[in-house]
Amino acid sequence: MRSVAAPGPDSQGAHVASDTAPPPRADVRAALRDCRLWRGASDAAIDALSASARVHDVARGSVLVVEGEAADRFAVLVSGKARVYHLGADGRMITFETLEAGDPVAAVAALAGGRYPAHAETVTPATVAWLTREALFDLIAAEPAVARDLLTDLANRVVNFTSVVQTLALDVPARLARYLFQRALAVGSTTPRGLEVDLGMPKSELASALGTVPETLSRAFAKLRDDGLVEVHGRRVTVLDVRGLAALGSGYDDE
Amino acid sequence: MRSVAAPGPDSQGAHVASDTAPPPRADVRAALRDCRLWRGASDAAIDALSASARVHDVARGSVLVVEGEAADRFAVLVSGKARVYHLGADGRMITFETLEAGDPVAAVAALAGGRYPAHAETVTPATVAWLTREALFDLIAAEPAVARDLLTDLANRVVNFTSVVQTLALDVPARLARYLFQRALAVGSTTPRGLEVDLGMPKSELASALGTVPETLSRAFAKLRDDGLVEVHGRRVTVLDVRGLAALGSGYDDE
DNA sequence: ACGCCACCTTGACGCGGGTCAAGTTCGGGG
DNA sequence: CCCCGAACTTGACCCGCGTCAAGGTGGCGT
Repeated sequence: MRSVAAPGPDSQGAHVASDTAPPPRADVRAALRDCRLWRGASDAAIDALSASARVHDVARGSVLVVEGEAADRFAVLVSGKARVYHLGADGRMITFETLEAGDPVAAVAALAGGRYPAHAETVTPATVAWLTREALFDLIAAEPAVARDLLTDLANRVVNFTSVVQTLALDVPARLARYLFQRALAVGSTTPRGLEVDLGMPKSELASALGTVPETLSRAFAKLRDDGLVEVHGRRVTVLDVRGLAALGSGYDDE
Repeated sequence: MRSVAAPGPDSQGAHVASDTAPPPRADVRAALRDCRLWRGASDAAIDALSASARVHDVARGSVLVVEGEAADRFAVLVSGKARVYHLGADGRMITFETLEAGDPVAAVAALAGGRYPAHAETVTPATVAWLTREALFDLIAAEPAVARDLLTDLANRVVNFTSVVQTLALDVPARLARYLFQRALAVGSTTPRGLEVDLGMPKSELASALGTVPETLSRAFAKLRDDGLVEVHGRRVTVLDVRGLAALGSGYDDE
């Protein structure tokens, strides 16, 4: 079952609605309340954040932050999806992160206070709540418990990043295997033939997330298929050999 | 086989100076005082940390933390140097970080609380002060201002990591150019011929830090030399064309 | 002085994977 | 029912770089 939360690219009906008007929006408040950066914050603090937020409804493909610009604000995704990425000199794109409702955008950069280290743009129509870094600092000052939430989030990010760097040292089939293994654990559904997973994105996008291009990803899928590890049907994949997948993704090379 | 330097339950310690009896060592206290993780901590808090620290003098090549083990403690380097690295399936080593006196070891992992995401070992004889993650949490609880120091350090780490990932997308000459450029700004001394930089480590180690092998690094140096950007004399490098170096390191390709 | 050894350099070769260029499949609209 | 375009696949080709194998080069102890 596909969860199409937002309409396709042909939707020009709903966006660019409330830009200047600041009536407290329930969806904004809910998104801020759910944000993991300040899980321990009081409701009053969330209300204050909501009041200071500047909410924008934007179309698919809108640029949220530009790499290199001064990081004086950040955002929380109220609805829609976004992508954090970097463009190499040759124009190739590396996707760092895919963000969903409730996720913070560029919050680390705002904390660090330098410049945005990457680009961010929406990949669906989205609602975005902008906050200033001062608002974040005020929140920390008002409620020191929030600092703990931020610390755990940042520490986890650092750990994840080391894992990303390690993964980049593997070849593409191994990276794909690792991804499929993790995703199978997260959203896999049991079937008589094996674990079935939905990729949740077009393969071209997955290729970018794995740091490669569609052609090579396609060959990697073919290799996993030939090795009897998976079956591929469009963007649904049936995992036939979970432990074989895990072994390949962990960097073994036995065959 | 290497010696394990982490303090286990049975740490008898050939070179253990003060393990059970804690006569306050001045060097330990100074190192903890200088540690950027808690710059804002009071002297009293530092004294408390020093008292709870388990100090070990270890030989070169001692393993400090092992990737995958439970991250229940961390350390501060009192003297010497250490390396944080990962071993790929084929045994290739990627160096994440090179640590010096006053730097924390595995503190992020201790904060995150899962498992160590990488190995760490000394590259010189070193003195290491071990602390428990509880001690860190106690410090944060006692002095909330410390949380701010931790936040900025962690946020900067995340930003650095995105830069590392971006750099890995460049080819080796570009990575080397970027490294030389940064190092020239940091420790370069002006000479009539150009900026002179000391690499500060053997080239084989630099190769690992740049995510490659000595042979390829050597070719990269040859390319920069042939392009007239630098002159190489052992581990001292004279930068002849700073802006050319910066352009190459930023990912341009004009020549 | 000699030789040893660690470090670096250079050449030859193979493999992974990015790029260019055709197909192929699938879904939606006329 | 057919056409068209987007997404995916497959093949051919080339380049960067890791590996293996020889040489330098310089420091240091006997």
